[in-house]
Amino acid sequence: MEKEKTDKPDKKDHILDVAERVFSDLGFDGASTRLISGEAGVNMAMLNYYFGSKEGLFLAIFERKISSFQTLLQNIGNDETMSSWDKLSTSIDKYVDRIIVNNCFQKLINREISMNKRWELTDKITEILMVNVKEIRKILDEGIKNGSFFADIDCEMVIATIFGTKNYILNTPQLSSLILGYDVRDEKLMEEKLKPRIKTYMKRLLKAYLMTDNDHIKQ
Amino acid sequence: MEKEKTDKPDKKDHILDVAERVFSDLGFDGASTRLISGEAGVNMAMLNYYFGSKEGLFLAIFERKISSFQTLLQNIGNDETMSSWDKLSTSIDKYVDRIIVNNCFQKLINREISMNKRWELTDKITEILMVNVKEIRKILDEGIKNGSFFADIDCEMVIATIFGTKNYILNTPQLSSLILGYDVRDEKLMEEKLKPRIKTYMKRLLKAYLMTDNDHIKQ
DNA sequence: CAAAATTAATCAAACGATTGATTGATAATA
DNA sequence: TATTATCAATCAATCGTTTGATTAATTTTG
Repeated sequence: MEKEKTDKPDKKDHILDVAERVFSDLGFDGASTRLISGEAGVNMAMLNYYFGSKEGLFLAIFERKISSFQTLLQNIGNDETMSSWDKLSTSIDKYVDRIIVNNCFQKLINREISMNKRWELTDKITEILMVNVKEIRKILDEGIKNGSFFADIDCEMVIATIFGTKNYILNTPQLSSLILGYDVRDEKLMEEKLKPRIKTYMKRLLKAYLMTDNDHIKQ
Repeated sequence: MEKEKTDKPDKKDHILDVAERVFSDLGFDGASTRLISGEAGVNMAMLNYYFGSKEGLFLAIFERKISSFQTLLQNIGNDETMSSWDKLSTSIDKYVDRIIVNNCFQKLINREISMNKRWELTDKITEILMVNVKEIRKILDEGIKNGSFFADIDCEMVIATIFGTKNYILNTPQLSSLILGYDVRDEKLMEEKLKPRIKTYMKRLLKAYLMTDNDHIKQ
């Protein structure tokens, strides 16, 4: 009634957009179907009509994102023209660009995977995230094999650092805003200051660990 | 009736122990007072009798932990006999030892601080966590000033890495168990394998970033 | 010290409110 | 007309909380 153009094809998408934000703000149990439908401007019964149940709506949010996640880092690892370091560097760039866009969905993922219930969903999330993990792992393993990276590095912990550092900043915005000195929730600041900062830092950090001879310690 | 010794003084503590675990497993909204009281083996009304409300119980869990957190890293930064690196290294050791013990409480903190509600509690959590953040920051700043660490390091991001890497492993046990190759929820494995591994890795990672001359890059 | 009075602790039962879900009627669309 | 979409109203279930009664523990009193 309010919209004048086609609002049919993206009505379900609109509900999913709203639900994604509300769920990420309040959690699955904290977000009521009444609130979601209210914020989305649709009748409450529409949620069950479209998605069957509250859990169905929740799952639909994840289903919608799966495909885009699976192709995030693809083909970088298979590029024969790039050095191992360039592959890792490019992966970090793409990853940082990506996850900041999907900010509230990432919060959703991390909160859900830390829960001891809804195991089915946890398994699915784990499966999705493992795709990117394996891609990074492949690059690190290759770098070790061809001598680009040290042989005695802790690959798995490096992965934890890459994903963990980013998650820490995005999942605790109130704390990290205090630490970093500016509001990491501000979209403009995030784009202009936070993203390049994370990229620069992560590359220097990893380069120092993976490629710098530790015999040359400063003091 | 069952216990033969004094079970009076730790009855509230017992409820807090159970509530801490249930909340960390199911979240604040997902954990019902009926379930908590049931698991604790007390009447439901006891929760309100002791803690006033469900939120009061929730807050009591945090209140109980505050003091132990505030003293975690104290006095390390003020030790004149230690080098900046030794201070940082010791802090990491103590921090890793600590947070793994308080595993499920950490999950509780990270889930709650990522929510966009219960601002009062979020503020309190932020305040608690900032104590440790500032302590680490002090060590890093001092290290820069006395030339132990490079002057152009990104202190705030280093903090995000220290806390983020650890949180990533502990908050996503299902995923990180898959990555690391063993069950990080297993107490014995955590003590014998995970803790020393995190310590060793974090120290080498940070040493490389903070203290290694980047002009000597391997290739 | 013992009886009485007072306070604290515990419980089953029920409260009103809210939850997710469903209904049957109505409107829109094809 | 047949199908789909939308709605207000309502469902049973569960939520956190409160109540009033009962027991246990403690304190006061004679």
